[in-house]
Amino acid sequence: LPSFNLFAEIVFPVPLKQVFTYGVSPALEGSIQPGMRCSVSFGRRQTVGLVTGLSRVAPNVPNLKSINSLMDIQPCLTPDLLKLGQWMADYYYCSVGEALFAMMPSGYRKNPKAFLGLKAEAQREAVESLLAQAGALRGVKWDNLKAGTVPVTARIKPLMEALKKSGLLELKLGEPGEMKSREKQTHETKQGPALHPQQQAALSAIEGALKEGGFKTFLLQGVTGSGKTEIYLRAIALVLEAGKQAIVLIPEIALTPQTVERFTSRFGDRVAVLHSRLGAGERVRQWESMATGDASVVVGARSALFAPAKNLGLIVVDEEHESSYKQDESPRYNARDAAIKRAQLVGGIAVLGSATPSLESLHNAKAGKYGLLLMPDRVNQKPLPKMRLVDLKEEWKTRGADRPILSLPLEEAIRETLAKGEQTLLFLNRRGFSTVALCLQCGEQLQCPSCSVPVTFHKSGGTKNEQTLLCHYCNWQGPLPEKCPSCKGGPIRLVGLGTERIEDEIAKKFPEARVARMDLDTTRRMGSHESILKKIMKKEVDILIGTQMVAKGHDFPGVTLVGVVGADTGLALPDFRSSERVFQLLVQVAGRAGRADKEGIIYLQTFNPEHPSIKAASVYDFQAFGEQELALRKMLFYPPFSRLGLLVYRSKVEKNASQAAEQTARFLRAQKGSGVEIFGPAPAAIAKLRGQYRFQILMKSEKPGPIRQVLALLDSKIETPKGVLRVVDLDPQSLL
DNA sequence: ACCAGTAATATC
DNA sequence: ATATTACTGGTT
Repeated sequence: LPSFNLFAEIVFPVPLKQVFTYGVSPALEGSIQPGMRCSVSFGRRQTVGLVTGLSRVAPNVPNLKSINSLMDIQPCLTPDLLKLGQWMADYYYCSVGEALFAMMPSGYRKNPKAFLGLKAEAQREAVESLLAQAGALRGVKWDNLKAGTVPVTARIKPLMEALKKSGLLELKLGEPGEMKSREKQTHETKQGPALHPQQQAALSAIEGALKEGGFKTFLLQGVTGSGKTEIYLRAIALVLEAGKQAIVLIPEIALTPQTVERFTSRFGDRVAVLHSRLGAGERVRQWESMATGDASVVVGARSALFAPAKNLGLIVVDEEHESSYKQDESPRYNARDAAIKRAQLVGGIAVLGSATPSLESLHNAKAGKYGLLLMPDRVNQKPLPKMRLVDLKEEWKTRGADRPILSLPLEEAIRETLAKGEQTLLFLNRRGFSTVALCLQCGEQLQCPSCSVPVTFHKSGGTKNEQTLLCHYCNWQGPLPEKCPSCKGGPIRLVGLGTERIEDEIAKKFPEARVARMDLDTTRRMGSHESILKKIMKKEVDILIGTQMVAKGHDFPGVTLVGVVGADTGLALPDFRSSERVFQLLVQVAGRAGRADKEGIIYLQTFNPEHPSIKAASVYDFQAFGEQELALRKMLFYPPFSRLGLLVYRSKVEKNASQAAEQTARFLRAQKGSGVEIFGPAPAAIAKLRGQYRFQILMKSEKPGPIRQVLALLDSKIETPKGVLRVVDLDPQSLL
């Protein structure tokens, strides 16, 4: 029986809240460090674990295993990331392993990191001794190796290249493309434009905090066109001058070449870029470039927050209100909030930017937790484009049975815009042709067979790009029946608008116009996104119809008219954030009009012209919206005045899910004095999803701590029944 | 007797 | 989460 004098605490990407202890063989004692990956046998599998700690004290476990090999020469996660992982596990109620592995590029989970293929077994000894000298084989066990391969545990690119050239071996597999060096862009670092006074003031505040040193968060609230990005660029420049690194987070949807170009043109090849369309190898390369110092700035979506910057000074979170910063699978972290935590851990600056900040951030700024930087004016000194409300109730009244999709004022505006040779953007946040298929005889709505949602009719789209019924939640597809399947006779009527329907309407009304549609269905194919954008830029499109994805992050210089076909869309959702979302989206989409020198105008078609959120949005009155919404949230004890935790119980058997939720709610309610209010259980807004029934419990508390405590108590007393899956979501982004 | 499909079980 | 084993229930 082997005995060890050093033991490693190791975590895995599994939802188990235990830390596992392995023996460290004498050969590894000198090199092992927290933050290194290792290859170990775990349960019945051989897998990758992460060392989180070391101890001289022998654990009291019956059959201790030992580490097979180390996969890193240097820790792949920095000390602050290790701490951030602990915080995430604690805060979001997940395992440390889930949190830490979520930080790494997916290629890092695979075991082993790379193989070198020997050309001849006889050369093994020579190659091994070379690699051993380089420290690349430290602690590698040879038992379960395929003949002719050598597992390489570390980043030793130059050596591997040299070996390959020598003809001794060839690179066989591992992380694809890793051997390519990071592409170097040629660049001229451009000087930024001169700052106007509001920008100057904002930058000075950030500069002051940088000089002072230490942790600080700013909320940069600036209207569309106020030059927020220039502030980011200047702040980054200051950080780089100080020899530090910066992280810039952008919502995935805005991570277009246009946006990235602003950073690369200023900082050239010091910029690493991380986005969802990168391959595994390229992602690893970009990620590692922050660790080696090849890059000093990383621009990316949510997970770019975890770039292994060794000398981090600044984190920018652009469009901080965006819900896409919240990960919708475990670990369910919000990258904006985790960014603030990371800035705190490294004693750096966090800058949250938005034209329409979240109420959480607004509240924190008002409370003095964040420095508030306001930029209410546009750089070009022009007023924001006017928004005009069109009351669809009136429109429908006067035009009778017509029930027009486009109101007369909007139609007229489109005609004028076409005549002037300018571009129109029509926005509706629903894809497909119709939103509901209804039986005219029995009134039945056609539903998805495995979800409790109506199916959308698509004229094109689907897998074969043919007409189909589609479930937007599980992607189920089926034919449109001639007769109602429920009453076996009634004719089916397609009700409700989607972007395809608008496309039809425009073709009828403006047959001469060149039309493009941009939504999930037209951009699914690689590169089609870019090709549509290019057409718009080249003025080969007169009218662009789109969903959310046209509302965010794009700069369409030729667009002077924006028509919001249904400004109320989303307002009726049973979610406490629905009016916040609508407000933000309307202001956002309005920002697409008249960005260049020509003036723009926005038409908002609505059935609720008196709705406070729509009214406030129509005059860009964030102040009014914020105050009215904060008052409401305070009254209802919703965030930012409370913290929420959502428990979802899912099961294929409805009773199992509902009973598990009932039992939990009973237990939670019985914990008097816990400081947590319990609501529910209730069926989720989408009661059945992908064949699973869902029941929810909502927890409210003044501070986040009590929710975690009561959950821990729950877990120590009650086990989730078999066949039921429980999801815990802290600071949920949506209660649906 | 046998196989696929599903539930149960443990993970240093 | 995941790999493996145990257990169904229905067929050859």
